[in-house]
Amino acid sequence: MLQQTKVDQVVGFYKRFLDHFPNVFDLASASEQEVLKCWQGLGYYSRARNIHRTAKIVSNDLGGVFPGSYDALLDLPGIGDYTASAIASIAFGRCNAVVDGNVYRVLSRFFGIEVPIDTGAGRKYFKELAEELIDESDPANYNQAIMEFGAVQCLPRNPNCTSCPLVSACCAHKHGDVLKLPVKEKKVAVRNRYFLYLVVKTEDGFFIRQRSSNDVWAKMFDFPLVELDSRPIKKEIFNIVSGQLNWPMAIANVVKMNKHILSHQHIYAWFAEVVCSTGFDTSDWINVRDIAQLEQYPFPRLVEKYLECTCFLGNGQVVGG
DNA sequence: AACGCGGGGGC
DNA sequence: GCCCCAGCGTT
Repeated sequence: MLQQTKVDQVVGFYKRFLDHFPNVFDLASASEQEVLKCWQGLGYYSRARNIHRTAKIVSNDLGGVFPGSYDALLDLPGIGDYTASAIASIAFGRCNAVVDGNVYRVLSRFFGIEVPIDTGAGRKYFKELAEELIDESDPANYNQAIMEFGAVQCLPRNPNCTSCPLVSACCAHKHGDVLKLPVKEKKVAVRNRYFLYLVVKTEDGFFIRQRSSNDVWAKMFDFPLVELDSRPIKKEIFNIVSGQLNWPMAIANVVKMNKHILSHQHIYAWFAEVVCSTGFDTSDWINVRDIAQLEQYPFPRLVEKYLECTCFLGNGQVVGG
């Protein structure tokens, strides 16, 4: 959970997750959908699928016993260099140095290192430096201390240099380079996407569907969707919707959501609430007849926000046509 | 090596 | 509204 995510954002999810899956066998025997549901809202959902796969391996192949070495941990799904080092050192007392975003920041500033951190050579450089620096007598505390120092003192944009115990020895501070470090080479490419959701309502409820596994929010659930090449105008929305649905229908409402921002995509979303009176072929659609059913399906935050702001649900029953 | 994958916070 | 935060798997 702590991969790419701050502690404050994680704690609530962590407690709920352990509440739901108290041990590795409970996690292993749960369904993937159940695990995703517990992860709902935390983001980077491949982490949920990976920890589920790892639980199955530990439970079924390793007799429920976690590996304690860096190499064995590295073989598990979702566990890379950072996580293998963190578990090996913190949980098993092994001497493996962690290099996370905090470590890159602290080391690059303290030693004034301008090697870019987002290249193979940069990662190797910092990993070797961290391995030189680690306190072999207490690797767990050394690792946690340097990460914590980056998280509370040596902050990305507002570092507390005036109260820093290391300021007199800090290379970056000496040269006025604190905010320039660490150096990154690459920019994130941001893509705009335009989602026109069809919220199809009948006397018998409405429909959701599961997303594919090769796009954002893999295997999570949302509504039937038309993706557009550009921002639609109001008149287009009606034409697009009627082109998609060959049934007698009327657009009851179109809910325009705020821009939904992911680190790599800006999603503009419209939810066209469509009222139909007939049944139809909905092979891959799931007919939701009662909002209580929604509790079993994992939704992305965008859909959660739509469900919160809409009032087409009432009295525990779906309001149909 | 390049790319895709969420969501939150600061200003 | 703009900026920042970055581990892992896949290709």
